[in-house]
Amino acid sequence: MKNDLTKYKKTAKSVRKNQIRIINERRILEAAVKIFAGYGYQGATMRKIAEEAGLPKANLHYYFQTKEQLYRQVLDGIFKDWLAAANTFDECEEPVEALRGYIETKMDLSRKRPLESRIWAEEILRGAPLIQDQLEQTLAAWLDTRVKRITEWINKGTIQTMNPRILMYMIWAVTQHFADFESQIRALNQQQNLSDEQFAEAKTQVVQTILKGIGALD
Amino acid sequence: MKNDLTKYKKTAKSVRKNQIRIINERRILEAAVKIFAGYGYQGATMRKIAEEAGLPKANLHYYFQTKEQLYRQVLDGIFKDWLAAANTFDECEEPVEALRGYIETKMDLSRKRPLESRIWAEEILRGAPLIQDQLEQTLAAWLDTRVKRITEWINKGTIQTMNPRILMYMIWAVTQHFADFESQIRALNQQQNLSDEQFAEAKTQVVQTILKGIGALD
DNA sequence: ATTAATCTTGACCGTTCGGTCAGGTTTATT
DNA sequence: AATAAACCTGACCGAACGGTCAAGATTAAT
Repeated sequence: MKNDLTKYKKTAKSVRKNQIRIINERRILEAAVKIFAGYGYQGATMRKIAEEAGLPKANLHYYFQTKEQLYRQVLDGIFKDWLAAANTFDECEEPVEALRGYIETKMDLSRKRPLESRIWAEEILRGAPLIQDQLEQTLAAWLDTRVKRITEWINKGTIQTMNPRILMYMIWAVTQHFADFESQIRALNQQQNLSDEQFAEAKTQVVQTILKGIGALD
Repeated sequence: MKNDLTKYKKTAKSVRKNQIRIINERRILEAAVKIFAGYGYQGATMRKIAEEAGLPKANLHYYFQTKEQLYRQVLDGIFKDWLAAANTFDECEEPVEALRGYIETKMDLSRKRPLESRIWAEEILRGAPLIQDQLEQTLAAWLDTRVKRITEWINKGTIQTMNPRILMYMIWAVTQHFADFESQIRALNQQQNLSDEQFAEAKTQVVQTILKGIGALD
């Protein structure tokens, strides 16, 4: 009897996860992204997240047992988006389109969701205490396949000889910079965030510089 | 009499600031750099810094009244080093030497003192709550003069037409990346930090890509 | 040798942190 | 209508935080 009840419960739950749970988990996760991005992991408090979400603090612990578990779920979401940005890279044959597409997609992601970019950056800055495994396995494998593609281009002579990994590091560095160092860029731009036009200009120039820099253009 | 004593005291102090004070302040600042870099501003505690410095916590508050004041002094030191790296930029006439020198100096700084780079990055990430003024004034002025030099090169036709600010952002992004994202790079490099050879290769490739990318080479 | 300034430190303080829990309310199942 | 599961939350807890302070130890000036 106890077993039957348990099984029934589980099935019901997995078929249509209670609407309340879905809504509240999302509310909490969205609030958590804002607070973690604004204050860092240590600086963020469950109280602030609860306030941002408009829920009592004890309710957060009902859906996410600990602060660390909540943070892990936030990181998981970011990691998935991050990898998904590589689609254009994989779909295109030639380096110019593939790299242009990837750089533009990553920059757009930085522009559209800077909070996530900053949470990621802070995690890496602190030595990636919670996502080392994902970096060493998933991301390392991801990078390997892209390195192979770039190596093919080099062997074909489409781009000049270089270390593909360093190229990828450069792309990551530049595309993330516009999200992570937004406040520095703002301070150097008459205290204004980059306008859409300025950002589009930056995107074009980054693409041009890198593509030309590796001998894929001109 | 009271005035005389005070004046005497001050003079003695400024002439040869007590050796004990100098030594202890440096010990504390060095420990603070390690702890702030490893845990972030909020994650760092006066207890940890005191332990790292090998001094009782109360002693830290004798030399630096508050945690924030200690942190400010750490930031000040970083800011000065940061600006000093521009010397080669200013000393060279031609873009190839000037930019190569600047990029190499900044990358060497990232390699030699990654902790400072990370503290800076975290401060910017959090919205630069304590150094906005310095960014808006000192750094903005610093950037303006370099922008003018780059503009001259563009007008002479030595490098191609572009937005000089975006070029500087790219250089900052790439050079800082090797310090700030060290743990990510390590995870992607068989769990090993870049060797001296690998780092030298990265330096060369970064310089080549950027210089070629802006039309200063070939 | 005396005195004043500087330095040192264990013990302590109020506050805030992440997390718990009992007991009530709402929702879903029969 | 009854019952069980899921959800909600004010009040509370021990631990750790930044910071204080009084009293003693050390150093420097006369």
